[in-house]
Amino acid sequence: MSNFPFQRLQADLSGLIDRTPAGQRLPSEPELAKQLGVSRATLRDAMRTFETQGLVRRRQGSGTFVVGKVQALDSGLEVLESLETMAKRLGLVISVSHLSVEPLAADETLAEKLGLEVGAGLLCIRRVIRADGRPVAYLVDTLPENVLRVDDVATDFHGSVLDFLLERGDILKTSRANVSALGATAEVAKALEIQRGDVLLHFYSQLFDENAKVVDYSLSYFIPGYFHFHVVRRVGG
Amino acid sequence: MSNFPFQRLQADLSGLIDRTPAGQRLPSEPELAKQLGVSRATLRDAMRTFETQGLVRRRQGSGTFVVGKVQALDSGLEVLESLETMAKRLGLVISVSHLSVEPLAADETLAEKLGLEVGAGLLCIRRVIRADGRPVAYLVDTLPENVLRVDDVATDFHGSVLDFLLERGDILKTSRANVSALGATAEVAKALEIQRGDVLLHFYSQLFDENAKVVDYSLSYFIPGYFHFHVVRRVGG
DNA sequence: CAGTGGTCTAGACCACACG
DNA sequence: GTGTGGTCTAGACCACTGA
Repeated sequence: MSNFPFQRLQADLSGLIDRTPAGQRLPSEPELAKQLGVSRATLRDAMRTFETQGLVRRRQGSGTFVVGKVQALDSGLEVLESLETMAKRLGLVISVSHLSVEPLAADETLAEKLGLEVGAGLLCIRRVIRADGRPVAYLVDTLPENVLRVDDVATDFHGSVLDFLLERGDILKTSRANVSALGATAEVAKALEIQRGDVLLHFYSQLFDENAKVVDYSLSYFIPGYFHFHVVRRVGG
Repeated sequence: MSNFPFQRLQADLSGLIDRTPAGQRLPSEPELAKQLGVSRATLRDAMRTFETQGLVRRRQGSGTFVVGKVQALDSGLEVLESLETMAKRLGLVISVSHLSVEPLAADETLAEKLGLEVGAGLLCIRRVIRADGRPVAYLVDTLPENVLRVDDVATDFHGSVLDFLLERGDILKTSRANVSALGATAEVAKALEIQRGDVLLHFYSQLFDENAKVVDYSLSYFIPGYFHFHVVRRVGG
């Protein structure tokens, strides 16, 4: 038994994952913990790091599986494009699940972000984006009801609010995005089929139309290992 | 005892933190766990979320303290500026600690990132950036030795590689930054005085000179609650 | 139904800060 | 030394999957 179980464990697990063919199941947690001489809690702690890298996938009731090398979704931040567009550009196939469309009234936060009054009618669209069947992103868009109605979404909506608005002919100018990181809440963890507290990359952004009105307030949660976001920065002076 | 200890606990802790004056110590972990009717493990799990938001600070051997509302360091990603410049612009005072300057030879990864051959001489600069005495970022810059030497750093180095190069008169063009999120490794956790596995925002970037040569490969780790990074995105087509 | 991962508990031992 | 947070263990119970 080492003095630094966690670091040894990460190395051991890394080796095990490398040696295991893609798609195959790893031994169960109690079994692995026993084999590697650590407690299940420590094992799970280490396993989380591999899940956020997209190397394994854990499914309650069925097991932990090694994930084959998947191509990450790669995009520059200067240009706003939907995940669908991004995937198409890279020749990948993604799908949408858990689509939920729900009218609601603006609370204080949403009212401020959207430039409306508290109580204004809104439409909230949530969905999970999957690549290779694996959930990789959870998206929540909230729009004023005069921009998007429930009926609109019933037809011609394929998962991207941005693409829907553009195809409809809306004139959109820019998006102001904020970049952060957080641990998954219970809600997001469930949607992405990960553990509560797992590391996520988080964007929250406002989409502006030609009149500088906010037409969409958007929250995005990404499993880090499946995305490469980059930006070219000018040296300032 | 609720069926969802964690969610109750977060709410309870949030209330406790709000009611506690800034700078004051919270009850010890065993004490709090007992008061709130949860195990210490669960309590610590919840407390992590408040630490990454910059609401509390935990110090081994001394306790958990409520942090007064600190102004986040706010910056646009379009322009590359040092944290020092950023802080000055916002009227904040930051400091540098744990400065380490170490020559090393390029391994495969560094050689590729810097456009050099394996074994090339490099200089690696690590340091912790603090705001209000609190570690908020951990920065690792690696440069070719023909760009920066140990002697150079001995004088006139105040914590920012970018500022140092600019003041020296180097012509720098752009930086290509990648944005991600990860859990703190043991090394980074120690430097930032947080727990291993705590959520961090992570940039890794290459800085280019006028000849498109890479002069600096940089890794940055940010405690999310202390930073607001944003970017204006053009709607693509 | 048996077996899996998800959550939580109780308690141990350690490293560190401070008097 | 005493008390703090940092780490790890062993085991319980739950929710879910799939035969």
